Amino acid sequence: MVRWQPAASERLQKAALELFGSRGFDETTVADIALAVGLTERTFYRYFADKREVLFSGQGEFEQLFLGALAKTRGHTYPFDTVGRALSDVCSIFGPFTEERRPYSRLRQAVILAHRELQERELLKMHSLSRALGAALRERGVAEPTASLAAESGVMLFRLSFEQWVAPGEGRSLSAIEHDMFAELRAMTATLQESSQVGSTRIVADH
Amino acid sequence: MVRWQPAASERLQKAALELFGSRGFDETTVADIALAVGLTERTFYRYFADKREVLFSGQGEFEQLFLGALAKTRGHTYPFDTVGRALSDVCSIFGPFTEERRPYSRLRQAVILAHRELQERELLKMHSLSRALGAALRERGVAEPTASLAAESGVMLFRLSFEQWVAPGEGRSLSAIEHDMFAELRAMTATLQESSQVGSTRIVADH
DNA sequence: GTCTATAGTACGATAGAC
DNA sequence: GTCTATCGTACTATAGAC
Repeated sequence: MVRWQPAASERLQKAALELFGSRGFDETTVADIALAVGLTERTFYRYFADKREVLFSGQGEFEQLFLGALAKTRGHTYPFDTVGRALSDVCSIFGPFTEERRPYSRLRQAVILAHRELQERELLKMHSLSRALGAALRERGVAEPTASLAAESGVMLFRLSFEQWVAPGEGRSLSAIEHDMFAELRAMTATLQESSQVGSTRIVADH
Repeated sequence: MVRWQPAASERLQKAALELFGSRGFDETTVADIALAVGLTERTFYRYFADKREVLFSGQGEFEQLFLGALAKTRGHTYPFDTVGRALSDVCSIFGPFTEERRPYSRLRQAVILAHRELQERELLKMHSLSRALGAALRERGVAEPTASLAAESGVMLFRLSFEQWVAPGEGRSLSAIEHDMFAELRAMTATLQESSQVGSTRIVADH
């Protein structure tokens, strides 16, 4: 008789998301999650440093997805364009952001938005991604503060695109949303240097 | 004989910063902070929702500083320029970012950077500032996603400027740093549309 | 002001996989 | 035998309830 089922980590993640979604984060104890998959509290902490981390353990692969996409852009000259290309790659249909995964992403996002502590952890993950991208750009010879600005801009674009992608009623692909968002940022920052082609960039008259 | 000293909240904040700085965040209990100023643990939680919050209670005024600066820009037409003006206002010498306060800001920043939980809280505060700025822009007629992009860009610029301001060896004013950072972001995003005047915007040749 | 649930840590014990 | 996953228990501190 087997003492333990395989993929304990994945089973814990799945159970945690379900329990957080149905019962709420504060109303779900670590023991609840562990017992739901036939393990104990003690074992939960073998896999996850704290209760929140159970929703963010894919972070390593996620960061690698970005860094890998950035590495493929060698040869491009301008940092903002470079980050844009990498971002476009990440959002393409070959990443974890396919149409089939949208319902899962929606549920996860809803759970995170419902709890301050989870939002904090999400923001920290995004921040560490920014730092990693900035470091990668500096290694390629981009000077500060440009490297940080490009990295932060890229992550900002991803974050806002992702939020829109999981918004109720949104049908466009993440790729399409990101493409528009990138163009809008470029148009917005170009104002006062030349007039913008994007209508929404201008503030309408005050009443 | 006085039963309680005035400004309990301020004394708790001061004691907390000192203890976190000398002993470390995890090694300082809420009871330590409270006892250091002659109060009890219970009283600490009357003033601050949780242990971290003691370093972030100025948030309300801080957010009002931004929103007030934004309100003063009525009449400006372009969102990015509007946010830039407000930001420049916030960073001016009349805000809480004067030269005298730089040592305090350095200490506070060092304490926050040393502890993950404090970083998370800091990022959440910045995020809620972004949301508030975005809402203010939308009320002025800026459409999405421009409003969010402008708000997030502004907060990103503030955050990076502030980090540089408290960096060791930095002598420039926050205002000057922010001004350069704003120009650099504009130059960076303008690449491929027109050639940039800012040298650091181009990636140097790969070796 | 007191009491309590839960998060999270420390150290240790047990037992299946190889 | 070793390695590694699991579980037991005791403990502190946060934070909320009464």
